[in-house]
Amino acid sequence: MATIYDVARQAQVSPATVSRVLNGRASVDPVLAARVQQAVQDLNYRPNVVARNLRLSQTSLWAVIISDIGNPFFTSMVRGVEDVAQGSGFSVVLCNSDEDPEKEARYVAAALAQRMAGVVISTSGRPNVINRLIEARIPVVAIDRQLRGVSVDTVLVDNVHGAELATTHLLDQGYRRIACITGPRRISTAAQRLRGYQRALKSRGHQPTDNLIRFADFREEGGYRAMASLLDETEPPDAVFATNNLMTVGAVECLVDRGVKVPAKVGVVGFDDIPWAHLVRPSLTTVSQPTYDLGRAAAVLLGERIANPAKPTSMVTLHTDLHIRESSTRPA
Amino acid sequence: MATIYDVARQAQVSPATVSRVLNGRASVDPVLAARVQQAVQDLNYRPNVVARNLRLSQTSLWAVIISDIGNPFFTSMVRGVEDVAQGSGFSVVLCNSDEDPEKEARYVAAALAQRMAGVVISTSGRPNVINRLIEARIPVVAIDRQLRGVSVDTVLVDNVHGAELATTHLLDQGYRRIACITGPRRISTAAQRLRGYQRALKSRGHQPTDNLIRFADFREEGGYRAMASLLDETEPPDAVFATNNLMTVGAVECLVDRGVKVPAKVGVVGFDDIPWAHLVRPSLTTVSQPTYDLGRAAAVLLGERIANPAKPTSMVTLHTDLHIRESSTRPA
DNA sequence: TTGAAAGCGCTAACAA
DNA sequence: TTGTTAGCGCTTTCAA
Repeated sequence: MATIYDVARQAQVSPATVSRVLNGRASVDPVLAARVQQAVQDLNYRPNVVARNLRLSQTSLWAVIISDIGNPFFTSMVRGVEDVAQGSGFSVVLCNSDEDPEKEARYVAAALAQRMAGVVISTSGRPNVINRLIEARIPVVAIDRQLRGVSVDTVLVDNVHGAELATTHLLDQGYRRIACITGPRRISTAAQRLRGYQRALKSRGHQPTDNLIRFADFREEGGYRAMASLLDETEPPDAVFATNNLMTVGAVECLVDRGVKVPAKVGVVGFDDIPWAHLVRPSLTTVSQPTYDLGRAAAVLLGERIANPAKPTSMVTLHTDLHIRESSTRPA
Repeated sequence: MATIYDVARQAQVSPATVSRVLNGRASVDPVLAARVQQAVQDLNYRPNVVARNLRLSQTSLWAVIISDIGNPFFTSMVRGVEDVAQGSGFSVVLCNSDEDPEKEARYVAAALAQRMAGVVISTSGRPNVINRLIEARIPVVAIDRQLRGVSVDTVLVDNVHGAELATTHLLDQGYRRIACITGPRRISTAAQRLRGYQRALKSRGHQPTDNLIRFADFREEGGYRAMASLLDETEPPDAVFATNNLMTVGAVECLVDRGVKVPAKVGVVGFDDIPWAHLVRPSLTTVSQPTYDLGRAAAVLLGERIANPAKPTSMVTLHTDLHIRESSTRPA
């Protein structure tokens, strides 16, 4: 592949001049500039980004570290990040940690080694991993999940509020024994959505009880098992709020398998949509999040942080909406 | 951040020795090696991959260019690629072309500029874009969709056979006016699945007719519109075979909206699964593909190609299966 | 406005 | 076995 020296030779100018023409950094005699452009064409020259990056001690790569690439929530989010990144000349390396702190640590190490320009992370929960990025002064934006103990730019949704909406809606529909299937305690979204559920119950004079709460893993199977265990209680619930989309699907599968009628016998509300929710029977009531915009917002913050590392960190909170469908509307 | 010189100084050895210790390329006095390891620890040294790549004229990045990150088919495939890449020390840059040849061309240019170690591509159809990669001797593997006119490693499923299975099944169920909603002509999967459909009809003595065939865009809306236009025919179909998952969803939505009973009035079979197919009512009969394994196979081929650029190109074909569910089983 | 030359951090000849 | 040195391809002083 042609180098800048080949172009310089072909155009009969110095490499410095080629660089000036290519980067528009300084004024160049139009005649020389034209010769350079022609040589670039002739040789089909493409600047070597690796060399450029080394020289400038910077790169054009962002790492996006998410916990489950199979979850449409994250793919939509990544798309939001990517569209903004692309527009600012960055490429996105997608890293799937599978909720595994070990894998996450490996990706963080890779981001460090590659001297990535920035990292967007939805953490699997170990805070110390992120500190290495902070220490190395690599710009970081936390997305969807909060980072404990470090001050970084963060993009979240109003988890507590969304969970309150969901739980209050179930109460309004006349459900009384409302269960909650949430995620691992160490993950902020799991904790916040549980808090919203508890707060809604209390504000209506109900006392949340631990045996209607399950800590699962944000996956389909986990939702299924949690639902099964709830149904096996001596006093099983008459409704369930699941704090993410996949666990909602799992819970509904369990109810279908056991022949429990939804919503007549048990009402269901889930946090975050699933695609084709309208084709699923019964259609699912969900707290919907602006997933794509979450990604966009994070990408914008990251871009700003890279441009201005000294700027104070900010936290963006996006809104959630309750979409009422069949799974929670009790026949009168 | 610490450089190899800092480590060398700290360990009181030459940079070359540090490099030898770190890469295990040559034997080093254990005493010196220990000093180096200690210095690496003390300084929290991380090799600069950018510099290493420049020096070696190689990178550890693969680009995976797909046409729709919102399609679970591709996310599963990417996961397969990623798992293998990770195992061989490569990272994956995910590029989403949105079926747009322009965007695809931009990503190819980026892969070229970054001197990516390899590219896995599910092309949106313009062959000349890929030629730039070939000319630059960047290893390429075509996945899911064939590349016309160039000889590259390729991983496909048996599209013609799968389409035949689907169509024959609909005939067996007693459907007679079977329509086909396929993708853009320039995309090999669209053409091959259409061919399978036509072949199945012919082998049973039916003549495929053009007014039961629609060329859509592999998206949900396209499937919806194609189905609507089929229903508006003077002699509408009594069954439909859609050649990808999203168009199948769109077609079913259209049937639901128009109050057309599935499978009683119109039978439906789709190519490729959707997640939660079992929760959708009616559940969808599909030709299922080993999506994750497609990704794995492509990644393995890419790894081999990088290790041995001279090896002859190969084509891997994986099998498809018909999963019969409600949408195509006519009540007797 | 242009060219010469140094250097980003690393690895691999080559010499010792 | 170890150190010295050159150079990957680029950008940016500095001098002309």
